[in-house]
Amino acid sequence: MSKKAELLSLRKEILNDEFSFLNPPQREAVFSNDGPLLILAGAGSGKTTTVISKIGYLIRYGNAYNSQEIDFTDDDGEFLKECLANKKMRDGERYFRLMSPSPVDAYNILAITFTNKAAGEMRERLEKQYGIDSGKLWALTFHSFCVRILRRFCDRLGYNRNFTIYDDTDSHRVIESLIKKYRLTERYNAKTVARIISTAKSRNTSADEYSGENDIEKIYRDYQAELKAANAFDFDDLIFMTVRLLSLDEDVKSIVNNRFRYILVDEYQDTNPIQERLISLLAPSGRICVVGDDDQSIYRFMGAQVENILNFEKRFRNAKTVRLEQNYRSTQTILDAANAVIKNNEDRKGKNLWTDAGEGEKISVCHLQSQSEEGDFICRAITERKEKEGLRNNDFCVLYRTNAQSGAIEHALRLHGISYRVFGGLPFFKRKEVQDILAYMNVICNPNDRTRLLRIINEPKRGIGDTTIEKINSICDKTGRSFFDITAHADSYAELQRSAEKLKDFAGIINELTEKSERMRPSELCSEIISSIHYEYELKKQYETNEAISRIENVRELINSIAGYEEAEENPTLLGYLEQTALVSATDSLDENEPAVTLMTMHCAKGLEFNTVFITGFEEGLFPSSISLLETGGVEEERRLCYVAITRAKKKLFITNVASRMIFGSARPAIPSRFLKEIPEELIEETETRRPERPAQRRTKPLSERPLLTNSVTVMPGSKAPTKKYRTGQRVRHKVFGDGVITGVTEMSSDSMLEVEFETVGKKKLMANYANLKEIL
DNA sequence: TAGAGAACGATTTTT
DNA sequence: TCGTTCTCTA
Repeated sequence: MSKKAELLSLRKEILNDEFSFLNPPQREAVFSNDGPLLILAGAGSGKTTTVISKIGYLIRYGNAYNSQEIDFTDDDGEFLKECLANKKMRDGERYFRLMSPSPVDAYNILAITFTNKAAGEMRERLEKQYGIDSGKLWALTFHSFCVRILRRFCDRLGYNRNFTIYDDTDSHRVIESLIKKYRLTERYNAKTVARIISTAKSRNTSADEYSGENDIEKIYRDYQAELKAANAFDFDDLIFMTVRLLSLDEDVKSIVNNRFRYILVDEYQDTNPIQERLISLLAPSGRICVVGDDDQSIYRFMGAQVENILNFEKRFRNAKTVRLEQNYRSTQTILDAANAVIKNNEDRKGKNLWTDAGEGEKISVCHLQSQSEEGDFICRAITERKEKEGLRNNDFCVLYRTNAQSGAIEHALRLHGISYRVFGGLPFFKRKEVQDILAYMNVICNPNDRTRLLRIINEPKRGIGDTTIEKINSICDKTGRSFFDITAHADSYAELQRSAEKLKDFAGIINELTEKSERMRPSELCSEIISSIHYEYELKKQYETNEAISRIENVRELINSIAGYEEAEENPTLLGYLEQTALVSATDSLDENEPAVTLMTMHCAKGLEFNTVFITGFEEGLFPSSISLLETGGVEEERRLCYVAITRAKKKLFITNVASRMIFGSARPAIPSRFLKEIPEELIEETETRRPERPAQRRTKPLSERPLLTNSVTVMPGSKAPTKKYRTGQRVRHKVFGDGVITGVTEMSSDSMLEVEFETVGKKKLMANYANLKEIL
């Protein structure tokens, strides 16, 4: 063996040792960087660890494992041998000269995920384990990556860089008004049209290129024109426009390609065609690594194409595939069940999960009579396992197919006094009162944002109705002036005589706030908005006490949320905050340590794990859903969902179904899900059997048991569950308002309202649960 | 223009 | 059943 070959092989040995905490396929995935790489990562197979290690390897060692390049002198062999024997030697200039001929700069790596949570975790782990600066290495979601590109280059598409982002509620509003404008309400609803437009964009089809029904073509074009005029992008546009930019503007493309030399994409099975297109444009070099699991593709209804992962090797030439099949999460029993179920699908790459963790407990399947029994059973099982296994509430998760199922389970948990939190439902940032205030903030940033302007022009009620708005719209069309401009000068238009005063008042409020926004922190501006429109007073007027309290809490929580943003961000701006809120989701806020049982849909649970998992409503028509039975490939998609649900469990899985389920108010008989038969009998123990048939009872919940507001128990970002006891005279510290003394405590339904006299900002009212006050001396 | 009552329609939702 | 949107009337 030549000297060089010897050194290269020593180098490999050292690298294998450096990454010996990984299993062989994981290491192969880390070391393979010569061309496109597909990592097929089964549930719980250490996917994130592998990706993090890969990035760490690239930055520390470049592609050294497969590189022939080595700069050595005579006695380097001895040195490497010492390094192999002694970990402490692996540092310093000489070591890296031999071990890392061409390291990759963090600046040249781009890691893309779907959720903020995943991106955040990645940034955190890179920072912690490899000291990688998250300002240098972009680990972002598809959408936030595109926002960054667009903020820099969107002027080339004719947009202004302070654009706002429309969520689907905003899109709906625009589409709805267009449907009304063309008098098509009989034929279309906004939801369907929004879906069609979204699908078109996800297929890289612009409004001009789109061909379909005339009316839809018209609406799509107008919708796009409206967004452009409002200087806004919808979610699909963020990606669609970035793709346009990269494919049409060579200059931008080369800037972007020059920066990002290595691309990593997580959850590749969930990409849609336009995202795949984006990835191709980003990785012309072929230095791309995608990670995913075709068996966990559960977002087809959102446009995801499993084909992207199935055809990866065709799409990217010379691609290599590595399978991660060793599972570090679950027992063999749980994995056997998951494998057995997913085996019934045809369109898949094929994988078989295994573990050396041992067989574990059997899967408990329980047939129950009604939903209330189902809930009751879950509570008893939780209590029993808490006692026997020493588990805590946060070790448990209850999964269901539809959000509507949560009610009965919540009811049971309340009766048993088990604390819980529900994910999904209406997320915090989608709530009406929160959206209203955010709309004010959006308008202040971007007065062209007509959709938000329309939302707040009569919110709270100012006596500005549809007729007035119609009139302003037609003046817009005639004069070409902006909606806000006309509102502000309403008295110059004869047709607006009657409402001119009200319109000018409104414009005055906005102008004043806009002016203030220049010298106020976003959180201050937010409370300024709330007080200048007397919003809390309006809420009290509009809703009954409990609901008004809850909505006021939400509005105040919004201020807290902004304050939190200001604290976390080096350079907080209003626009930055709005961008963040536009791109957050419910599960982003999951705090694993909070002592509560988790309730969520199976979709929401992807990527999470719990000691004990309950899969409820295992019934035909519900799971698989009756609608899925009609769609081609629908059952396969549901089966993948089942696979995802089963593999969330680490130690113990419960599956429940009922004989009679309330659907839309009436009790309907249910039969066990077909997926149950796909789980081998020897993995199952049936712990409870159905009682003899008896007529379904009508239950009307007493008022006191009903939740005050739907989702009132949903844990919101930043909030902390346990209510601390506060008393007057106590000194406290608030992260924005500073130090103060409690001057009043008013107990409310589930929280208490505190009056605090702050040293610097004076008297404030805060909700105890959300204010996050620290006790001080 | 606002509010009350009728009619409708209803999986899943990373951003 | 329940929550949102539509339509009518004061």
